[in-house]
Amino acid sequence: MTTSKAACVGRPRGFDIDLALEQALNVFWRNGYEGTSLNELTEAMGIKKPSLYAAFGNKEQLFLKAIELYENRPDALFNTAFKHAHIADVFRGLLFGAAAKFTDCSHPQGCALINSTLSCTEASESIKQAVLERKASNKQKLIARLEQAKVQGELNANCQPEVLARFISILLQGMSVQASEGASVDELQQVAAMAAEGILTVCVKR
Amino acid sequence: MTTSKAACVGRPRGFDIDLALEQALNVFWRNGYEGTSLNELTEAMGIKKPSLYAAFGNKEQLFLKAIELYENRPDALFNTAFKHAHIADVFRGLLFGAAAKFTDCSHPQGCALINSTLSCTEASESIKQAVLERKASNKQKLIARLEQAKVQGELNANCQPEVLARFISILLQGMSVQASEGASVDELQQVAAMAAEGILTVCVKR
DNA sequence: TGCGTTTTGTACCGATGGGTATCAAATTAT
DNA sequence: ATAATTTGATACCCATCGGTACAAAACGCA
Repeated sequence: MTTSKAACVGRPRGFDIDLALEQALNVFWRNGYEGTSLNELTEAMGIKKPSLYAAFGNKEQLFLKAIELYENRPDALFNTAFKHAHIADVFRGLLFGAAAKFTDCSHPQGCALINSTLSCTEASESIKQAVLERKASNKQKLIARLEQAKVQGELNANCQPEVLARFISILLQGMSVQASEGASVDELQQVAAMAAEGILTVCVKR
Repeated sequence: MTTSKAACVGRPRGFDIDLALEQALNVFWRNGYEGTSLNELTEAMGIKKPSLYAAFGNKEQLFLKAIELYENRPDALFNTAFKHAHIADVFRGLLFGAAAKFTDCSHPQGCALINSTLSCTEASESIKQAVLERKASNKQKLIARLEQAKVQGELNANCQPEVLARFISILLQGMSVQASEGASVDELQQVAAMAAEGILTVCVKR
């Protein structure tokens, strides 16, 4: 009912629903939630409005499903960076991974999650809240990873995981904005290197 | 003709044009350029649409004038931070100044310049470019100040002013986004302190 | 008192926004 | 073959968008 269950009776759907969702993600990624119109969506997805509404509900639900698709990708930044054993590699994975992914020209620039919230006015408050919750969840995972590293003695005693996680979140947000404004890989890599050096110098035992 | 020259003949204007511009700035600051409608503007400014168009031209020119007002304020972040003699104080002025100003509850949260670009789609490309030019100009000033500090021997020899300026710009952008999403002064101050410590440790001779 | 000039309020314009009613086309089940 | 069911395309709904035409109102000047 709510998901993309196949219906075995009646006229078969004339388009690939997963592919259409991916196209929708790309448009939202590029223009944000409010900056994307239904006409842009239907054109990119190759379907007409009634088909979109029948398959995804409405613009809001379509966006939430697109974000879910984005976040559950196996190569998502947080999914890959957390696999490293040493916290230093987690830092580098996040910062250099962001520099690389945010400027990957095979899809829109920057982070879809970060960019889409920025163009939300009061009119789409529920969308903003939903995305903020996802971002908060990601930050919580980062805090947990940092606390684990502290218990294992990889971080200095005076290092506060919450503050460090906030610092990194701010860096990633800034990098995402820069990328969507046209920054190059090299430019972001240089910043990532400087940030990594600073973090490792100040927070990590050696 | 183009500016707010007083006309001595005819019906006098029934509102304060500078005050109205300031109200417009506040609305753009809170909602971004595209997120702000003419109805919101006229309501906040206390005037009707024809008065707005007669006094400011159109929405685009009104926005540009509001941004100009914002940037020329004597207490603007870059204007105040650059007055310090030592580069370490410039860093602290920028970072802690951002933490304070971006969360000052006497006006909308975050940086008006940064926030307003984020909600620009292709429809308002000219606005986006105009704001990006201003941001680039600010970054250039920062680079110049860093190069001066390097000449004066305040910065390490291996420190690249361009990269450092980009790093700081990214931090400020991230802090602005966080502030407009509800971060507190304390949270931003903690991040500012950590960033300042990192920068001073890595880049500044002592 | 008129006259030219400028501002103001009302009421409107075409374009676009998200969303839907309707019915024909396409498929499975009986 | 035909009924049931689902998708598809066209054409439309109302609200809002940025922007404006028009005439009444308010002033300086004569």
